[in-house]
Formats: sequence, C-alpha cells, structure tokens
Amino acid sequence: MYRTHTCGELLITDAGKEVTLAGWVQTIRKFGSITFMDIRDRYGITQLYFNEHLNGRLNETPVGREYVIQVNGKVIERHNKNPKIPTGDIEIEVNDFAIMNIAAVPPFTIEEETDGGDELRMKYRYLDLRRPVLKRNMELRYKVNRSVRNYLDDQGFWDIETPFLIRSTPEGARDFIVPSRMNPGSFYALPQSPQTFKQLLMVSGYDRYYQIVKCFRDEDLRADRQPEFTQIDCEMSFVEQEDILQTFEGLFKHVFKEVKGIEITEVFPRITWDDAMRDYGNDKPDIRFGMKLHNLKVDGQIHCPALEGVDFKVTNDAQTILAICVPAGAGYTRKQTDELTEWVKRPQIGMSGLLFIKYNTDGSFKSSVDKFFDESRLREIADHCQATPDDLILILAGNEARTRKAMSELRIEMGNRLGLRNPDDYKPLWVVDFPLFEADEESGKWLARHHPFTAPKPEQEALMDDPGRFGEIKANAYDIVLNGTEIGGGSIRIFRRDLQEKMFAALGLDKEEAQEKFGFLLGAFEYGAPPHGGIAFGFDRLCALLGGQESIRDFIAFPKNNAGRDIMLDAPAGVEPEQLRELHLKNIT
RNA sequence: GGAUCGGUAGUUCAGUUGGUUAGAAUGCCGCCCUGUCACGGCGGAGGUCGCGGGUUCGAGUCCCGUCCGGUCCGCCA
Repeated sequence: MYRTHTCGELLITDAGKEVTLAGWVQTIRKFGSITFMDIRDRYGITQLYFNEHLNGRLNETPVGREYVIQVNGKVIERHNKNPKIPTGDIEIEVNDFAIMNIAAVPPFTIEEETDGGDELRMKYRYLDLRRPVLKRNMELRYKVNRSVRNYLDDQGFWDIETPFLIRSTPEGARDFIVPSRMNPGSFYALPQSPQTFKQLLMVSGYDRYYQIVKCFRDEDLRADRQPEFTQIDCEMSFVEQEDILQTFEGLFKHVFKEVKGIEITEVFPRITWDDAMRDYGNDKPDIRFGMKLHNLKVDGQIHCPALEGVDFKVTNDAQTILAICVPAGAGYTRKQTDELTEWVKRPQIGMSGLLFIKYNTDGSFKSSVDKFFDESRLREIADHCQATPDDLILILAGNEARTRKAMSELRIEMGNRLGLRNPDDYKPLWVVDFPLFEADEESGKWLARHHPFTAPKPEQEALMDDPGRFGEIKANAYDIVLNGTEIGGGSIRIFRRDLQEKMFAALGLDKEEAQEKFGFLLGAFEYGAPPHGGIAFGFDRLCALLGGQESIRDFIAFPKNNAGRDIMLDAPAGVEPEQLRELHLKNIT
C-alpha cells in the first residue's frame, strides 16, 4: 500500500496514529541534527519531522524539491503550530522513508505565487498544475461541470454526443479543416458548435438535450478566447423564449448556490438590445455600477438644447455626442483629465479628444469648453445628464458607432479606476430582442447576427420579404451577461422549411447552395420539426468569472498561447511527407 | 492584417549620456545550526545580454531586419 492517508487530511484528532504518506517534496528546512520537510499532494501539505536518528540517513540519501517520497511514521502534535494550513497542528515523526522517484530542480517555484513567467509555466504546464492556484481552478471547473450536469439531469435533459468530424459551413467563424485520406481532395471540418445536430435531435423528438462539449474556431485569440473551447450546449422543444430564460436562469442560480454558496433570489433583470446599446453603448453591459450613457446628440439629432446655436466645430460637426457622469470626479486635476484624454486617443479607442465639465460642489462649473459654453448652457448639459455636484461629466463626440463604442470602453475604464468592478459581486442579466441581421460594412450584405437558424419575432416575419426593412427585424434571441462578459446566448429557432429557405436567401445563399450545404436540415424540417430553441454557454468563461479572473487560460488544464500554439507540445508542427502524400496534399515548403 | 510592450544568471528583474571585470533578489551547490514553516548565518558556482547585420575607437545600451512571448484592435455561432 502506497499510502494510508493523503497529505491534506491528518488533524490533531489523528494524533498517535501510525500512517504512511506519499507525495512530492515541497520544501526542506534543515537544522543540523533535525530536519523538517513539507510533503504535498492534491489534497494538501503535511509537515514531516526527521529526528536526530533519521537525519543521518537523510544525509546519505539526499532528497530534493519535487522528489516523490513515501514516509511512514507517527502523527504527533506540533510544538509550534502553523495556523496557516489545515494540517498545521500536527506533523509526522518519520520512522522510515523511501524515495520513489528523484526530480530535476524545477525551472520555477511551485508555490501560490510562482516566480515563473507565462511562457515557462505553459512549457512546464504539468508542474504549473501542481500549484495551489491552478489546482483550485481545476477543482472549480470540475464542480461547475458537476453542478450543471446535476441540474440539467434533474430537469430531464439527456447528454447526447455529436460528431467532431463534420462538414465546413460558410456562415460564421473560420473552420478548422481536416483532410480525408479515404476521400481524396475532401475535408472534414471541426464543429464551431453542435448547432445543427442539436436541432436535428429536436426533430428526433429528444426534446431536452445538453452537452458539455468542445468547439473549435480558427480565429485570432485573446485572453478569453481559445481555438478549442468548451460550451454548455442546450436545446429544448415545445418552448417559447420565456421557458428557456426561466430554465437557464434556474441553472445559474443552482450553480451559484452549489459552487459559490451565493443564493440569488431575485429574477435576473432583462434589458432589450436597443436599450443596452443606448444606455451602455454595448450589448454586454456591466451593471455592477451606473454611469449610464447620456445622449446629447444622436445621428445628427440634438437631444440637449444647450448644444444649439453654439459656434463650436467639435459639437456642431459630430454625428453623435455622448456623456457619462463620473461620481465624485469634479476633483480631477488637469493632469488626470489630460491623461484620460490621452487614453481615449489611443488607437484602440481612436477618438480625437475628450471634453469634460466639472460640476463643483459649490454649484459652479469648470469645463474644457468654457470658451463656447456659458454657465447656463453647462448647467443645462449637466441637468440633461442628471449630474449632481461633485460629478465630472466626460463627453465624447464623433461618428455614432465609434463614439458609442468608445464611450462604452471609457465607462468600463472609469468603473475600473473607481473600483466599482468588484469580482466578488455578481450581477447577471439577460439582453433580449437582438436584431436578426446586421449589415456587413465591407460587402454591404446582410449577415445573421446570431446564426442563420434564428427565428425572427413572429409578428415581424412578413418583413423577411422586404430587404429594405431587414434592419428593423428583431429576433427571439437572448444573451446572458455577467459582469460585462457575455457568457451565453441562444435563440428560438426557425423550424419551418419555407422560413429557413427565406433566411438563407436573405443571407445571399441561393437555393442550390442552401440545398447543398444545409439540405440535411431543410430535409429534416419536412418530417415534423417541432418548435424549438436553445442556448449555449461559454464554460471556460463562466469558470473564469466564478474564479474571479479575466483570463480563461488558467481554467483550462492545457491551453494554447495567443498564437494558437501549444508551447508544451510545440504544436502545431510539420508532418512527414509520407503523411501528406497519404492525405493527397502537396508538400508545403 | 494592424498597434503596442517585452526578451540580460535556472527564475523574476535592474542596468544612467554608448566607456574598465554586466548587477540584485530568489533558486542551486558546500559548510554551520534542535522547532522551522518566506527559517537563519557564512561561502561558492552560475551570462553567446533572443538571433543576424549595421553605425562607432568602443554596443546590453543607438539603427535596420528577424524570431519568440504578453496585451489590444480588426476578426470571432
């Protein structure tokens, strides 16, 4: 028997027991004739005590960090207790020990705060995963997974696997493609999501399906985007949007309670996409704090009369002018406002400047536009923005899309600076009524905002015949947003062949093409497809958020870097010419 | 496709205006230490300054190119 106990379970109540432990050596502290050693496994750390008799053997048989050792001895109460660890009241007085494997000196410290950089940690990921931080993240991920499964199982959902080798589709993200050896010149694609399969399962009558499943997208990465990632993918039949929102609001509440011990009793707020864009400039608003956007001018329409009749090029020429009120910001110095101005001028934000109005506590105003706006106009703007004394009003002007996005970014930035984005504060909400289409600026074509299987609002179905009004059509599509991050989204699907064909046509897919690419789905729709809808959640993102972190990488055991490389495997890599030949691919030089 | 920051000891970093033998901390090795838990003390080893080219009497430092890594924009059902 390798061990009788783990390194995390022995307590003062076990004192006197003879035990055998096995694990990795964390630290060694020598004191002449006695030695302390900490031994670690997945469960915790236990201190070993080598008395003067065994110390000699320790000198003959050197033990180093990360050696795998086995010890047996007696659990004793410590002279000096360590309140920082659960096993800190006891130690093992070692009778005998054996080295089960030696270890090279690790390239970075295996501790809570490592001295290793990201690249090194990725290269030696198996060592990084020994660190308590990563271990907690993996445990959290497992707990979320289990909690999701428990809830969905209780709700009657079946976990059904869908294939990974499928066919490439023109819509959406770039596919990863896989050459077929047995079908020369043909390729599989890896699924971006099991979307069409879960809809086919609805046609099959499996009216509650879920899967915690890998999805693949060959697009550029970010801290919160990996080329392969995990979704909680769900679909239900005979449901309306309301049924889905309630079912999955329940899922969230369940997970929060089981995993975080947080009981959310209130109904999640719902906001329409139009309102989200208006008030936050963004379809994934962080509602942990206010600072909503105020429209001074939108698409050339002046909303705040104080702007009228002022000879100021910036405000006169701008298509859109937006403002936010920063609470207690009136004390900002020139240096601070200059710094914010530089911030919005960075290429990522791309504004040409920032206007500000300080609403002083004595009721007076001081602004960067005093030359153009007298006190009464400044007051009118402040009133329009519902500012109160001691506020700093920040104003951006420019074209509609860019200004709204920039103001949204500035709002988040100010939220960060004011410490209003507490990671322990969870504020989920639903964003509903997304537009069905969005215009592609380059080609002028209409694209599906969500995906091409999303149904228009039933009362707007008739507009599908009028391309001129596509922009007005809203969908029964919804996102769940948590603290400024989109963690899930879905829709009620089209389930009639005629409407699906109309949709493909709207997206510029002619009949033959639609039949070729999606014939299986259109065919299925002829055999009694039920009304259905579903949702998918970004599992990695959800775990990161519950772990209070922005980056999903440390919630994935073996992630890829920002160029899509696995640094540990050094993948992707070249293959033998013979392999390419078998796949009917020309050698790539 | 673009922007930006970084690459110096095993590791994390400092390195002034271009100037003698490139430093610190930590880790590692050795010696000492009977109650540590960030143990402590003394000593030691450890460097192709990412790579290539250029400017210069002289380059870690300046210039050009390139590779690698981080972050962001575009992109992303």
